[in-house]
Parts: sequence; C-alpha cells; structure tokens
Amino acid sequence: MQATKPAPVADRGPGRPREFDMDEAVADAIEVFRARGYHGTSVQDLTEGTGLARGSLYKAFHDKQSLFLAALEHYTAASLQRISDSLAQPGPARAAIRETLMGYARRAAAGQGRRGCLITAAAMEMMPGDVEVSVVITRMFKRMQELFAAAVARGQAAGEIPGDYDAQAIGRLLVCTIQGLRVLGKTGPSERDMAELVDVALRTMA
Amino acid sequence: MQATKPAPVADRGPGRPREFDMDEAVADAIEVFRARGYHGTSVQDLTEGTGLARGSLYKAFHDKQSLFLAALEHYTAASLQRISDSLAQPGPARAAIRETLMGYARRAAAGQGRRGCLITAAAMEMMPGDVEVSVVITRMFKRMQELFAAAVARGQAAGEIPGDYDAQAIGRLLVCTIQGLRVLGKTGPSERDMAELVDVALRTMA
DNA sequence: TTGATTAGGAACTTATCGTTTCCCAATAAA
DNA sequence: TTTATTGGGAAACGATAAGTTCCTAATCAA
Repeated sequence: MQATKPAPVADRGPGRPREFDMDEAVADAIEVFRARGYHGTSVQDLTEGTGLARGSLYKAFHDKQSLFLAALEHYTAASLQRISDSLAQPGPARAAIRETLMGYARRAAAGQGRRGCLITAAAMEMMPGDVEVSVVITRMFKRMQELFAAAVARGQAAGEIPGDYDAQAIGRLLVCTIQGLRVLGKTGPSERDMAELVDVALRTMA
Repeated sequence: MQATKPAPVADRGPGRPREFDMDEAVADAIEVFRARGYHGTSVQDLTEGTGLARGSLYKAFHDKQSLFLAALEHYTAASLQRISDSLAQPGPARAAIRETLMGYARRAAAGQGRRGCLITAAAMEMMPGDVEVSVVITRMFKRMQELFAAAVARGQAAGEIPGDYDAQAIGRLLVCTIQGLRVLGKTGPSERDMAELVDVALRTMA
C-alpha cells in the first residue's frame, strides 16, 4: 500500500513544475492586501510584493479576486489557530482570555498592527456587497465568538467567572472589542492605552 | 455698518451662481463613499450619486481626495454632534450612555448600518498612509472618548458609577466598542444581539 | 448694454487598471 | 527521444480611471 510513487512526485502533475511556493506567495499577498486594501492594491503591487511575474500569478490564482479570497482564507485560518492556541494555554481561563486580548493590543499598537487586519479591512471595504467575502468573514466572527465563549464557559465551570453570565454574549463582546482594537490601532496608540482598554473590557466578566 | 449689500448677494461673488447646494452634494457623496470606500468609488459613481456633472464636481471640490475629505469632515462633525446631543439627554448619565450606544446598535443592525461607517472604513482603508485622513480620524476618536469620559465623570459625581474607575479609560473602551459594532454590523446581526452586546459592555462601569 | 467672471457639461487626454496572448523553458509519460 | 502539458514572463489588449479642455450659459459691476 506504499511506494507506488515517491512523495514529491505524487503531488506533481505533468508539465513544468512550479518554481515558487504557493503558500509563500499567498503570505506575501496578505501583506500587500492588508496594507493597501482590495481596491487599493493593483496587480503590479502584487507582482512586486510576491516577486512573481503577472503571468505566473494569473496561472496560479486565476484572478485578483481569487487571490484575495485565498489570502483571506489563509489569514482567517491562521488567526483562528492563534486564538485557539492562546486560549488553550494552561492556567485559569480568565488569564488565557486576557493574554489573548493582550496579544491583539500588543500587535495593534506595534508598527505591524498599523498595517491593519485583513478581516476588519475586508469587512468594511467589501461587505455586504461581496458575497464570498461576506461568507468567510461572517463564519470567522462566529467561530471566534464560539472559541471565546467556550473559554468563558470553562472559567465559569471553574468558578472564576460568575455563572449567571451568558458566555456567548461575552464571546460576542470580546470579538467586538478585538475589531475595535484593530480600528483604534490605526491611530497609533500606546501599548499602555491598549492594555488598559483590554483590562476595562475584562470587567464585563468580573 | 449695515446694508452695504443685500445678504443673499453678499456671499456670492461675480459670475454665474452655483446651481446646486454644496452641503447637499457632500451629503450625497458621503452616501457613495460610505458604501463603496474611497478606492472603490469612481468619479462617475460620484456624478451619479450627486446628480452633478464632472466639471461641476471638479470646479467645486478640486479633486476626488478633497471631496472625500470634505465628506469625512461633515460626517465626523455630524457624528460628534449626535453623540453630544444624545449624551446630554436628561436623566442619569448611565442611561444616556446606554441610549447612545443603543443608537449605534440599532443603526448598525438596520439596513442603513450595513452601508457602513465612513470613519471606520476610512480608518481601515487609508490609515496610516493618508496623513490628512489620519489627522481627522485621530482627532475624532479623541473627541468621542472625551465626550463619553465626561458623561462617565458626570455619572461618577452623581454616584451612579463607581468613582475609582478611570473615566478616560472607560471612554476609550466605549469608542472601541462602537468601532467594533460598526464592523460586526457588516455581518447583518440581529438588533437583539447588538443590544445584548451593548449591555454586556456597560458592565465595565457597573 | 458691455466686459469680467464663474458655473455647467460634453468631449477629450493620459495613465493605469485587470486580464489575455504568445512564445519559450521545463518537466512527466510514452 | 518524442509528445503532451504546464510554468515563466514580456508584450499587448480593451476598459476604465482621474483629471482637463473648451465652449456655452448665467450672473455682477460698470
């Protein structure tokens, strides 16, 4: 049941093999899109950002819209994974939630944060008009809310968080707060202000 | 010291008078920009949205960027006025703050809200690259924070809100929450969910 | 009336947009 | 080898972008 084909050959079809890594190209495209937005990004910006020629980009991703969608899907998957990992850290749930939000506060305040969040930017720029983007982002927010709600529920089970609070409602507020941080981060606030903001938000489950 | 010139003539220079109202044109432009963003809006979209010809638009506003800035300034001024009025309503400060946020929840959930907020969209699309937009929006957020902080301080003076909380920090959280509502509003949430979110956020000053 | 000045608006200009074409290089299968 | 198939990339394509020109219309000052 093995060794019919060598592994690196198995996922290669006929013809000349691609000389670049698709995931790296998408990662580069993410950086371009998050800084300039969808309409603000030209295909030339993308060729320069990825180091690929026009033809290669179009052969690999069909068109600008599809590349953007690929970038958005990679970005949301990575973001969800990061949140999930961060919330799963050992110790009290409340501390994990705090640390997760503090990560956003830190990144939003840093130079990188001012480049912007692809999700927040895409939501404001392309919703509700773009159906595909709407689906991805609506699902993303829902999953974020559920991750946070699960963490809140864990804290409630452990007696750290009052049990009469609605975990989903708190989860929604935390998603809302993160999106707000992404917007406020554009003004270049101090990390101290952002951290203070997070601590105020956490009083909602005190 | 009066009656040198009749009033309607005084603010008219020589030459043919403008046939349209500048403020109305800006109001129309706001609706176009908030729905499509800056880069997503073409001058043709603006001529259709305002009912004006290209030449008239360029004579009156010089270029697209200037028209956008005029739109942004009108929008921020109107928003600040609305917040200020809403926070000044009679009764407890806490109720006024709640009602102000509920207004955002209501509009964000309604069809109109999905058209988007010009400030939030411009922040994500044009900051930090566009210096003029950055200045307007950074100042806007600061003023919003101060308006809310003043309302919080009023509530603290009246004994409705614990006096040991930092009013500015709560003000900042409320601005953050509003921006988050603007983003979440793009997903078309129910008014009930949005209202619940506001009530959770208000626990930060319980 | 006349001349100066400004608004309105169709047509035009120039640049850039996203996309396609075409040809050559590189690989897999036969 | 040969053939089929794919990637790389320069050049070209039509469409549309923002901005300008130019002529006519309408007003004010004289």
